[in-house]
Amino acid sequence: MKKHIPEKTVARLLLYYRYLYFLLQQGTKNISSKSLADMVEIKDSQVRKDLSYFGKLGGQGAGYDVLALRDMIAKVLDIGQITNVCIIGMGGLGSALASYKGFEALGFKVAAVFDNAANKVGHRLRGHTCLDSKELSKVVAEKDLKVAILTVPGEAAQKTSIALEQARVKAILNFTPVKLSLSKNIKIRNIDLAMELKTLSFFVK
Amino acid sequence: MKKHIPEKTVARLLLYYRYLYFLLQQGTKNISSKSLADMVEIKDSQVRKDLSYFGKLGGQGAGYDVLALRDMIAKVLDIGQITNVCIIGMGGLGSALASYKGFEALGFKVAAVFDNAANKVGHRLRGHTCLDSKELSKVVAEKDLKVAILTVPGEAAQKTSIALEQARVKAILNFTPVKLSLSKNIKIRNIDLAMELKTLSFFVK
DNA sequence: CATAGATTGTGAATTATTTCACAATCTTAT
DNA sequence: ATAAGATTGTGAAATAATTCACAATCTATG
Repeated sequence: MKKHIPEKTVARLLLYYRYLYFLLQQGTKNISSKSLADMVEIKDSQVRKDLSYFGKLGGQGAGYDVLALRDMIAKVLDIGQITNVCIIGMGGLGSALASYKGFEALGFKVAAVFDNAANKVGHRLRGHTCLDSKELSKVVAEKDLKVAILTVPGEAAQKTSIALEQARVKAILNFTPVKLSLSKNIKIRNIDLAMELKTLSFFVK
Repeated sequence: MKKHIPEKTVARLLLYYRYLYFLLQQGTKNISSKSLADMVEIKDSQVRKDLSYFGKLGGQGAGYDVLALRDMIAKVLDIGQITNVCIIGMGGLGSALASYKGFEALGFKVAAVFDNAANKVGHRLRGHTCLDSKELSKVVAEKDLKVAILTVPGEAAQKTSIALEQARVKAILNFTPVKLSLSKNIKIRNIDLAMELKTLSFFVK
């Protein structure tokens, strides 16, 4: 039952979670895989396959209990637990993410923000006091940070990522368009905004 | 030869492009699929398969001509052409994207930014004068905008996306965590930042 | 100009993901 | 209590994406 779970399944769990949350507020107690699938615009069998990774949850013939399902997903995804993250690079994007409400809603807390520019370090930015990147190791250890959001300029990306690895960060959400070369121990997820925009516009001709 | 091109291939083309650009600056004239693949950390066969969608480009036995390959990709992806886009929702994220350098580098130009808040409309934000969302249709027509970046709050997302469709926008890069329900004529690409962060941290335990 | 070594382009094989289809079993109605 | 209808969980089938493997053919060298 607990074999390898595809990333796509994890991503969809979160979509389900949001709809279940909404359904609960509406007072809906029960839902079928078909209804949930329709909301997300996927096939019902996909919903059932995704959920099947986590054991028997619905009754055959009956649907799923909305509350139980939401709680299961919350547990699997650690929603409700506060997860501290840090942001490195307080440019436009980093600053925006430092106060991004969508992170809070899922239990992420920006616990530290870093930059190396003299005009930023020590100053208040979006509710956070910007720390010097030199303090990375110290702060990561102190606050037991496992996940970092990398929003430095591309030129500084590889160098900064090495500092993050040395600071014992376990995962990096990389917003730079640079392929980071690090050991296998550190998990990287790339978000390349320009690439997304290009890929979108490619199919619009 | 010109059959359906997977989105993943398009995304990788851009990665290749960036490395080719770099190689050209270095003065490298020729490259093999293996070397290019190593830079991107994928298999060489993947590179060749991706490129094969666009005809014969390399010589068997020889590698690829860096300049020719870069130009081919630039042409396929319309890099060099200016593509005007607009941003709807001048919150933190929208403002950051309005001055995001990564877009410029690929020929995207933010030609208009919109919001509906009185304290923003008419004001200068990141080098753009914020327009009233009511003017969407007019401005989209005037500037022939085909692609919009949606960064409004989730609550306003569906409503705003309908306005975008009515304004005859062809594609939306959707940063809200809301599933937009529009006709098939409009292409949507979703970037769910919180989901990305959650998916990343799921695999870090 | 012939041979050795390198590297492409592409069908075939493999792997991953999605969808189908149906037995199992729950709910509801009579 | 039983039958009719709904809906799950899951192997099997289908589809999509990646990787293999090799004939074709280029370059370089003697």
